Amino acid sequence: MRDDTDEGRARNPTLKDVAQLAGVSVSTASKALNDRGDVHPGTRVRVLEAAERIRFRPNPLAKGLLAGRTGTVGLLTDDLVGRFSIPIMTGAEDAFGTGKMSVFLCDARGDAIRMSYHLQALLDRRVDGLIVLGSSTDARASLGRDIPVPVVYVYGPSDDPRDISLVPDNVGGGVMAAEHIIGTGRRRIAHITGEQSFVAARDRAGSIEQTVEAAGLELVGGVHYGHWSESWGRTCTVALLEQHPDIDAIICGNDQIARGALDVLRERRVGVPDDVAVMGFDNWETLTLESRPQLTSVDMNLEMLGRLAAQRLFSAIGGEQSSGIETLPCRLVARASTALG
Amino acid sequence: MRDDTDEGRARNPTLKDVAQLAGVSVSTASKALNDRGDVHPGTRVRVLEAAERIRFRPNPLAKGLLAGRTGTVGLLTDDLVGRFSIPIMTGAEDAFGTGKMSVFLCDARGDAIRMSYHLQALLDRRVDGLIVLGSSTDARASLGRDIPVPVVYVYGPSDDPRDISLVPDNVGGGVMAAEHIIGTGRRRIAHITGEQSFVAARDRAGSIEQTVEAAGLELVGGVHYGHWSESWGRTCTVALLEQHPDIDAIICGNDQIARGALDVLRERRVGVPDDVAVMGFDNWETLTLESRPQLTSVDMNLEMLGRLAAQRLFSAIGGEQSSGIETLPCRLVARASTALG
DNA sequence: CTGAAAGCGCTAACAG
DNA sequence: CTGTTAGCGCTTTCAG
Repeated sequence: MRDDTDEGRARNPTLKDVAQLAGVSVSTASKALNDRGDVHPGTRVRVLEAAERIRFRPNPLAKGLLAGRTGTVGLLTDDLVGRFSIPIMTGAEDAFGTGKMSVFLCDARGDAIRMSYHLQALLDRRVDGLIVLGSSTDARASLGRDIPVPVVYVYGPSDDPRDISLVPDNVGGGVMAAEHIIGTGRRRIAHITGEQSFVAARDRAGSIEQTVEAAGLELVGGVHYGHWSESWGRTCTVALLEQHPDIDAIICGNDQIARGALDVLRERRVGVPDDVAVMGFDNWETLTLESRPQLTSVDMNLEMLGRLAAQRLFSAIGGEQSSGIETLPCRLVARASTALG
Repeated sequence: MRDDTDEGRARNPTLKDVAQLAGVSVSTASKALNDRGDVHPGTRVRVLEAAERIRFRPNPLAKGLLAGRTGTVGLLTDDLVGRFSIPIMTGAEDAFGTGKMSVFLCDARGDAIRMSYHLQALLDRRVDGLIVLGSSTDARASLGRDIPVPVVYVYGPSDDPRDISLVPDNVGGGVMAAEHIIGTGRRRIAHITGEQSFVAARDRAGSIEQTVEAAGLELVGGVHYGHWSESWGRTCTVALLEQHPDIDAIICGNDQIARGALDVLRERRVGVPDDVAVMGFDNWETLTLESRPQLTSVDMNLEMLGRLAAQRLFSAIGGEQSSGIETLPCRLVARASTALG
């Protein structure tokens, strides 16, 4: 019933088939298809045509077996559900070029056992390299020195400085945020953020505080650590309004907190941005674009981080040596919530 | 500098190495490691120990080359960023069992060209099967009949009934939602939902309307199609309150819309759930758990959908025949927003 | 310029 | 019970 000559199950065409059809040997066919060795132009065309005709596609397994390279990389994430892994993955896939390099996805969900299981499976499969995605910017345990392939750590850096790590510049992001707010003429600035145990929270808070002080101001009530949630944003804003009714800006550690702040302000009939400017962090558009008013936020450029990670990995696979933590700049996205009066 | 005998680069140990160390032939070693053929118990132990000692791990590429099975599957998604792909992926990964089957992840981003590119790359890599994730429950074009491996379509079904598709039961979900609301004694029920062009919107709306009518009631103002956004939820709720101040329940087509509705109700000092009950759809916990009050919602059990997809694919790879669209029940998660007075 | 032969790491007959 | 042989699909010497 098929167009095939024989059995019925459509076997994948092999190089042998191409060679036969072109009337040459397998090795010549191979050379022709790979532009290697000297092959008579006429022969080459015949081979190419034959390959085309039977839709020959080289078997990467055979190739990999021989070359030791598989054209695959492993992507180990600890938290697929979190909003940070996805854009990074997208960026990485992008940089590898559609279909050029295939990506094995593994989610360890914060479980060390599962992680090592996946790691083993990936190494078994002879991936050419690994990208490890952290779920927070806290440093994580290095996979160690005896992984036989290059590893690039993204978002959450490795605790071993000999590894290659790529992280967003939360410190710089904090500076941006503070400068932006100060630039709009605000003087009574508060900062509400998430758990103090997070490096990201401390990085942002620290640089915000410094920048504010450098401008001769002071963070109202110091840094308000708490949780990365809307409800903390609400609770803290309520308290803030009570104790410091004169605040004119709230910089939030993430967009959820900012959303909570906005809600409370609107309910209290405090004008945003006229009375109080509000900004978030992460630029999670589901939140920033749908809030009233739209929310100014700091974007960590995660896609670019992913792209860069892929590039670094690529170079490393190619033999280039490098190490250390590389930091990528954030980008401020200004919206109505911090507009000038 | 290494523990190795020779070169320096740690070559992956091969079966040959194991055989040598154990003082047997490669084939005997193979048999011993795979429990195949009769091998002298003593020999087997020697081989196993040797393998252990040099940390031998069979090369799946070689195995795959021989067996035609690679132990890999491809996951083709059209929208990684959307909230639906992730839980399904997680579920699928789960079902395959950590590390047993490896998953190639490809995001086509709704681009047909990119999709076929990825598809080709996956087939080249000789994946044993494919899972195709839709970004909406709208039917999508089948990949066709001449894909050489089994394909399972998830969330968005294939338009070819001969394919295997798995979708959430949005119709049933609508019934659940309506019955739940009616069960709390509500009589003036409205329904706000997303774009009418979405099958999901029509499925849910249709069954909600039917269920309401079966109870001798009527949807207030018919079905309010619009957008899947908070702002539409707000706009529509404002209008609804104006035209039908006597409504006592709003069933929303997704959680964002519901969130918008809640916000407007709170601002107007309309009590939820006392005056008006509100519920959402999707059970996106970032929204449902952080809203005031917490939001009742219909959960599509996406993780289970993913798990099931993996199982179906597994069976299909194993040779089991099946086809058609299989529908998975939703689950209602009741929270404060629809609690009884 | 072309092809025969060897081999990547592994499994599967088939003799011993 | 064990080893020899062949071969999966491909690349790569190395003679012709």
